[in-house]
Amino acid sequence: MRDIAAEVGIMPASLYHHFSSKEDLLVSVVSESVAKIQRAVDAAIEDIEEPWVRFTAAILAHVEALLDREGFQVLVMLTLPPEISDTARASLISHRNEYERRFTSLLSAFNTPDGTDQRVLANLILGMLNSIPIWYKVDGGSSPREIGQNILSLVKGAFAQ
Amino acid sequence: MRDIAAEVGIMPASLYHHFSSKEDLLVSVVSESVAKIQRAVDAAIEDIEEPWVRFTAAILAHVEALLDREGFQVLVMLTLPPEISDTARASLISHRNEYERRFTSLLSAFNTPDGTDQRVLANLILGMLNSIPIWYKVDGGSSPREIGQNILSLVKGAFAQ
DNA sequence: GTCTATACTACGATAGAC
DNA sequence: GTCTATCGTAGTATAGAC
Repeated sequence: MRDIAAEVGIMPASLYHHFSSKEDLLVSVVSESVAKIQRAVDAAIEDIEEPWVRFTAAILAHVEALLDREGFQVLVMLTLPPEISDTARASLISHRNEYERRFTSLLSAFNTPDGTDQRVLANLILGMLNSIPIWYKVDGGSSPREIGQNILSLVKGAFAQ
Repeated sequence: MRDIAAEVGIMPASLYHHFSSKEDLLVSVVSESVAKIQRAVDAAIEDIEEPWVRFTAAILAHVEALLDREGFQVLVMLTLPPEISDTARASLISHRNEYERRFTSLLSAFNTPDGTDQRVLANLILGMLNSIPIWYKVDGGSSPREIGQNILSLVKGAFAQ
């Protein structure tokens, strides 16, 4: 809380005018992050009918929103602090599940190979996407668009039409 | 430290007979976790020559070691605590990089599609693998072997021979 | 190798003035 | 909406007996 206050430029106590507790702030951050990505994906796919084009547009929008500066905070989508309360944990997991559900629905238009499970595939792909900030280099590495191309070349095999 | 001591069944102070600090303990946990996966992968591929078979064996061994009970600690491979010291951070990152380097070398036998980068592909695949514990359900969900099948069906597209 | 006891610090949160 | 001041607690770590 002290670090966040310093970043914002106010005293730690002033944070409690905006958030009732540390956990409340965390839940807000995650909610905002997920909502930001969700909005970007929705905007990217709204006019697209063809399933594969729609799916690839969603992936690219997700990656770009994730890496679009100040978007790195979505890393908290990945791991939940173990000491968190049950109510906060339930709230955070529900946000993750809601996004996962929508993402999975993008896959339902495809015939996936025998032995595959669309929910497992969706979780695998989302895990891959959301891990990018861990190794992404802002300067000198691959651009979000180049990373997106690598992702699509990986993913296309499971959804050959 | 109190939680860990309670889990082990000793007093918090007794931990300092085995580790010089909290960070020292963290570095040990990560080192052990990475080494455990590395050993499992090495054992799985040592007698295999054919690149694709070798690569798939490495992926399956990685997933099984990751999910093999008490292996969940490797989750710390993913995100580093922001408050960690520079020396501890450097140590943890070097373990991650060493494993990434070896994993990337398994890809060097393949012709990857135009526009792809083998290091990016390796990072994407590792991010996907190491995210599995986040959504993996011990009871009722897919087994490690089933998850492995889904992974291979995703990955095979980028390395068609 | 584990214990008791404790020092010291960092943290989350509150009260009340402005 | 932000401040100053501070409370209470939990955290990491140390000292020294057994």
